[in-house]
Amino acid sequence: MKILNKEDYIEQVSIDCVIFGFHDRQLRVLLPKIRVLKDIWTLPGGFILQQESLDEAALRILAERTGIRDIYLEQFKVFGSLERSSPGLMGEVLETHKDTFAELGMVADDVKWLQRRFISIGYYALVDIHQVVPEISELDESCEWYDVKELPMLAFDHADIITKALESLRLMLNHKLIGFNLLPETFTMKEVQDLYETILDKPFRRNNFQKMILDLDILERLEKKFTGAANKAPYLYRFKQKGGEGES
Amino acid sequence: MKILNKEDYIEQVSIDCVIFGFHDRQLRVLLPKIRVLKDIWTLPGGFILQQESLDEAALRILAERTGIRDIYLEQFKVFGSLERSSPGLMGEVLETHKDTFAELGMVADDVKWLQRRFISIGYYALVDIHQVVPEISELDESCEWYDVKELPMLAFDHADIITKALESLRLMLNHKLIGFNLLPETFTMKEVQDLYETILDKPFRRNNFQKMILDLDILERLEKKFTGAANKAPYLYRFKQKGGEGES
DNA sequence: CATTATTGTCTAAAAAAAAGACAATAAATC
DNA sequence: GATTTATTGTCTTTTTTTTAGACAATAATG
Repeated sequence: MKILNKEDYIEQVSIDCVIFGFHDRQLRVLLPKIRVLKDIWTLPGGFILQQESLDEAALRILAERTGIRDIYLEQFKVFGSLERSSPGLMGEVLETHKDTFAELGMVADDVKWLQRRFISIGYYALVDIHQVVPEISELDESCEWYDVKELPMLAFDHADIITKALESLRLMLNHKLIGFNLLPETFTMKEVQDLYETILDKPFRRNNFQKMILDLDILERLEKKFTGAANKAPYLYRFKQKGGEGES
Repeated sequence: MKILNKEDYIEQVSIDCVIFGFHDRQLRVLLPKIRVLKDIWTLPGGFILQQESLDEAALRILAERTGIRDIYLEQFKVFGSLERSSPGLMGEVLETHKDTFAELGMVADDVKWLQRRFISIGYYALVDIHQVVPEISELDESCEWYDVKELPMLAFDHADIITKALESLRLMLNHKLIGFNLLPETFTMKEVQDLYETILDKPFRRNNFQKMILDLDILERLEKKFTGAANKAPYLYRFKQKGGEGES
């Protein structure tokens, strides 16, 4: 009963996921930490089954490694330089896990393929950080959110993958309305502005930002939100469901 | 002496290239036609050697299939649905080429891997259609330019790949200055406008378009071009080389 | 040398973006 | 309960950008 059966997967191809969340004016990335790699983190990744599409594989990998389901996913780039693979580091991982593999009835040859060159398809996911409760998989010793500006040491070319994911996210933020995937179901205009300012790393004027967003005609205004703060309560908004009630 | 030695390549991964050219207010795609596939065209594609990066592989494939070298290339998407592979069609190709393979000392098992599921990395290339003289490779019976609006019957999901390449090109045209890769070294402003109008499929005002492009500060004006037409001769322009003479 | 078909460039109008201003209001303070 | 404080909601003004209009310049034609 092997976990990883070489025959079940497409060889030399992996998927790596950059999971973005937003909280407290910080754009964060969810990083599970593999038990073996002391003080080195990796992006949640995995392999593609022969009988699943790339998108399906990415969703499955996310669920397996973090417990996250039903989220926004975007394929953004393939990484395939020769230098990106690191047989030495991977060899270390395999060596440390030797006993585990042995228990599963796997011999050295069954995992040797992991040391080959790999091409990796990069996906990024956008999630509501508050709704997500990361599950720590058996492989990992932790699974936590890190500010993109203060990332820990990452293995292979994973730091580069995150950088590219962020570039892609920034570019897309102006084209598609993907930003709202990072917010809870209801939110204030200030929260939207904080999100945009954090991702694009530039300030907006409150009055003009509100006009810009509302002119998109994608939000519906709900009741006010009483925060307990000593000031006027802001309205809550919700992303409009297409085909909803609509105006008469 | 086998042409395709399974061991030399990454399995189940291919690269497909959409080569764009521009002429006569038409955006065109260069399509080699494989000898076997009667009345069905395919994108120039190939496989990735174990010892080359993805970009290197794409450049090599382009050179092998079309003779084109030193051009602008952009990776735009990976295609990996289960339906995209078509063992039947590929089987037909292999069956027809059976004798050729036999001559090369290859037995059925040596090409069987081509019938497996493939993931394909999409690249698009931008070339000056006038500078390029397509070479017809041994595999192909023709290699010609087709208007993207009047494409012939394409195998597998190649029509879809071209559509996605075009979408990506349109999106990037506003961000990067990639459009000029489709023009000759010197060109008139009208040619630039024709290019933009064709790709984006929308008209521009002559006066405003000129201002928009010149304000980018990327073109240098050369001498006038005397076309022989009964009107004012337009200026020629050239894409500024960075680190050139510059203004004092 | 007037005619024709474009090109180069200027100015005016319209639209959009940015900046400024101020009343409204929910809680805290006195 | 009046006053203060920190924001929010929204309106107006200013500035910038985009779009539209206008016309002289010019290379070949007849």
